[in-house]
Amino acid sequence: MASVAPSGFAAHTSADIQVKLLGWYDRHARRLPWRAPPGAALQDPYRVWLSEIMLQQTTVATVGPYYQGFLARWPDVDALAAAPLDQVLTAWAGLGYYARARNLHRCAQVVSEDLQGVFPDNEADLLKLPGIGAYTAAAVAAIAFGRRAVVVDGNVERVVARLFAVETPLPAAKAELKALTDTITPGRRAGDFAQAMMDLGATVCLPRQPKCLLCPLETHCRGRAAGSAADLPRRLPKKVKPTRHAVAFWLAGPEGALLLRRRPEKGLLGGMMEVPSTDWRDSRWQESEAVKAVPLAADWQALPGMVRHTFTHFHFEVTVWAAMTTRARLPKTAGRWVALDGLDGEALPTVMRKIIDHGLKQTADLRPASDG
DNA sequence: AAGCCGGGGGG
DNA sequence: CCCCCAGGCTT
Repeated sequence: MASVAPSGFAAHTSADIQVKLLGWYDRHARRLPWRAPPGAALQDPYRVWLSEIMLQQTTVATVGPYYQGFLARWPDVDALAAAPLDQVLTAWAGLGYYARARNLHRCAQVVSEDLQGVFPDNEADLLKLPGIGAYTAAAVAAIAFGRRAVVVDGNVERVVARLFAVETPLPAAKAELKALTDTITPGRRAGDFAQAMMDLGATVCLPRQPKCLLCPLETHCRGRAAGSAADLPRRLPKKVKPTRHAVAFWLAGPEGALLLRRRPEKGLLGGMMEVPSTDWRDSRWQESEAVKAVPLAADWQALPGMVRHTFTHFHFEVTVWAAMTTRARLPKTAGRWVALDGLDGEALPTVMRKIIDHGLKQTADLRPASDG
């Protein structure tokens, strides 16, 4: 007698899920820049790895231009390993989670220098590399090397939580969801299966309004049967984000150049460039306090308005002060001058671009039709 | 196990 | 506007 596994599906049901999902993938797979055409040979591991690092916590639409830019500039792992870190950070600017870019560069150097430019072809060895965790190791092993690996990202967690009607809230449910994904992962075409699950999550099994009528797995979905699909996966209540405050100093120097400085290597926006500012703290800054933090004595003016930006775990409110100076010489620690038309060549995260844009707009308003 | 890390898109 | 999404590293 065949017995049904205590959790998961009977073997014949898993086989049917694989057939239906892979059939759906053959018809509906998204054509993405880093993806080999259906039926083609396996994709270049460098391209799979690069795309998977970029896709961590980041949508396909956002990644697209960054991936194309990296690939054009650094076509293989040796080229990327040879690049200066600052150029990698500059190319990464705007994509967020900047530790990914530092780990990407370190990983390229390990592969290029210690592994003769050849990526490990198995999950366990991939897992040892910087920036490669459980998800990415499994994804690269399956997609680039055709290995059977259990690939679980946020999309897969959602699909599986619904398919099996898992009521355990995330993140506690992670181990259970991975074990359930294992029960439906095929021995062959594991890479296609993983990409099919992620495509399904991105285009059909949507977070808020799943398109169950278009889903190839609808007849197998316990969440659909129970009417709870749209409410899964359950999550623990989110924490409230505090607000931090700072005053940023927008200093125009000789020939209109802007004063920028580099942030410390570790921590928030590590290694990226910034507009000099006070500390970022929980309470607002009084003028009398902020003035002690200016990078240079000058006629500082508080600009109208404010820049708001939200990070992963806090809101950020920045008041911008502007001044001009004719002194080109700066204290060593103050930073360096950057021409306005050279800003694209700097490793500037989005919040700093917002601050610079605010300064440009408000100072132009203060001095209309004049060179100041 | 929990906290630290950006940014974009949709309702 | 607020709400939601989503891996790896560190402690």
